[in-house]
Amino acid sequence: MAQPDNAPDPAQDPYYITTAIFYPNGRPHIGHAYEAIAADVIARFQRLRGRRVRFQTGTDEHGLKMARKAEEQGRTARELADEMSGYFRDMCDALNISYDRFIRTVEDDHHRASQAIWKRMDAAGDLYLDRYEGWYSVRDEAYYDESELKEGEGGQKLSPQDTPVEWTVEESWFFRLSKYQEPLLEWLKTPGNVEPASRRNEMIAFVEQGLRDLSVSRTSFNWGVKVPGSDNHVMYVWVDALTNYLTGLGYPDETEDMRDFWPADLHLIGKDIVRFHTIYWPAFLMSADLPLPKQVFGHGFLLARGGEKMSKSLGNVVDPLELAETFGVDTLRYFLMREVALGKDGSYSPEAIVERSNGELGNAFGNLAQRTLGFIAKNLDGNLPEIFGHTESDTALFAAVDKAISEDIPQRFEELALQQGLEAWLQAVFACNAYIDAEAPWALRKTDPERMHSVLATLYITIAQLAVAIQPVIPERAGKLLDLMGIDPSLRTYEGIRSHWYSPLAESGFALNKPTPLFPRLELPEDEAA
RNA sequence: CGCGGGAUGGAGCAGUCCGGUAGCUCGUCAGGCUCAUAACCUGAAGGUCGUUGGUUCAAAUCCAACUCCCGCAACCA
Repeated sequence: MAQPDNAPDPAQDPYYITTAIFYPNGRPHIGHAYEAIAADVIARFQRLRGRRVRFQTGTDEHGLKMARKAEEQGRTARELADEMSGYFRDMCDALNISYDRFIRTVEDDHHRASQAIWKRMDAAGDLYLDRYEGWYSVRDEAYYDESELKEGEGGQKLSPQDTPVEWTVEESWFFRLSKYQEPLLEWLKTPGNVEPASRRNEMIAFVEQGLRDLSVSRTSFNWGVKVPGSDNHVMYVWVDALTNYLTGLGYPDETEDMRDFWPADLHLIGKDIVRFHTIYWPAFLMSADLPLPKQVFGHGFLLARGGEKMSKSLGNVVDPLELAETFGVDTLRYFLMREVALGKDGSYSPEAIVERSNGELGNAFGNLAQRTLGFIAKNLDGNLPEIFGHTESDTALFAAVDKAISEDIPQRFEELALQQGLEAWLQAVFACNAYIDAEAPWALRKTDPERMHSVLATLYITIAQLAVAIQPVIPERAGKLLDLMGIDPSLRTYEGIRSHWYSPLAESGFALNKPTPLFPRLELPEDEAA
């Protein structure tokens, strides 16, 4: 596998992508699904480009909230964690998330990695024991300054998030975050490290206000990773949670994965945890003398149509698995990537999903495949059409589709403008529909059979190319179509499908079976009450 | 002075970082086609890009001020 010579093999170029690990104190919701799907699309895209991809997701199971919840339910934290984590893994599997590892922070190797990075930070002189007292919010798992507090009903002190706070005194380990202020600023200010720019600017402003040292251990509960040498302390959840990105590569051992995949190419996370990933995490890594991730991207949130946040009381919380069941996994994936710009908030509704699915997947792409392949199956007995030379309109279509799959789509996907990449794809689909209308093979059948053959062959090739290009987003249906069309798996990459595969396939005696609609028309579910 | 998001043709959204013919989907209207999933194609109407002022040869895009809308309860990306 490894190339012994110095020339880097682009096909081996490693790419490491992670989602945040999910905090499983509730069931997965559409937001979790959104992040997992977006990361999966990127991972699959990079694989199609020929890169060696490592993709990690998982659950972050420690912390006081989990401990308390388990207590309320009268069982152990581990029991609760096992159950809840399972829901997230089930979600990933159901949504076709192609993770290489689903990590759980309760796993032994993760504890080992967390303790190892702790020791490195300690060895760097960045940890010290002190006493922490202040107003602590259990719900936020954060201390607040007196000046930040608000007065609630009955004189109850509330955090800025209106959660109750308690005066808490505990012995705590501190991390010298303040020491890294300048290097952090330099890193933050380099475009590309933190995206989108709006998030980057927020973080720069935050650091410029001045950083205080960070309390990184707790003694008030024990559901977490033990601090080395201080058995009554467990690590602050974020210390252990962030370390998961290293655990999955075998840290602290000097593994091949560590060498090949660290630093990560992309941490894809929600906009609410950008601070942890672009200030704390880089500081920890600097302290441990490890390279910083190449990019942290904070995606937006999904809101119910109308801009409302999802909430149980509003009755608009949706189980992603229910959505997938109702509309189909690929349809849901396509909708989320197409409807919402990755760096911004977006909204969804059953109506919008149905509209996108019927209009773009069904009418535009699915129907294009159906009318073309159906025509071949019916009129040529499934034998692939011959090419009797190409006209200018053929060349123009080839050029348009080729530009889409070799330039527009890959470039947009590369810069995480997934929505715009899909728009480019859709435009290429439209071009094919315009072409088939202009060429009218159904008329040529009587007047010019040879030309009809050429037209159908042109469409066959471009449809296969479009199917390959859309694989990252709708892997199951695209794969099904490519199977039907007899496209060898080795050709299903952005480069492979541009090669000269058609004539060999046509001459191989391959016969096309009668197609069935790829994306059957959806009706809006009548019963919306859940 | 709490934090943040948004305001672009009828609806939903790109574009704003790196100023230079305002783009996409849906809808509407008028044609075409009839191979196909009541699908497809062509053309048209429809926007002074929230307001005001500034910078500039040039602003949706940069700067300043302002108006309005939304999220910050549980769950939480």
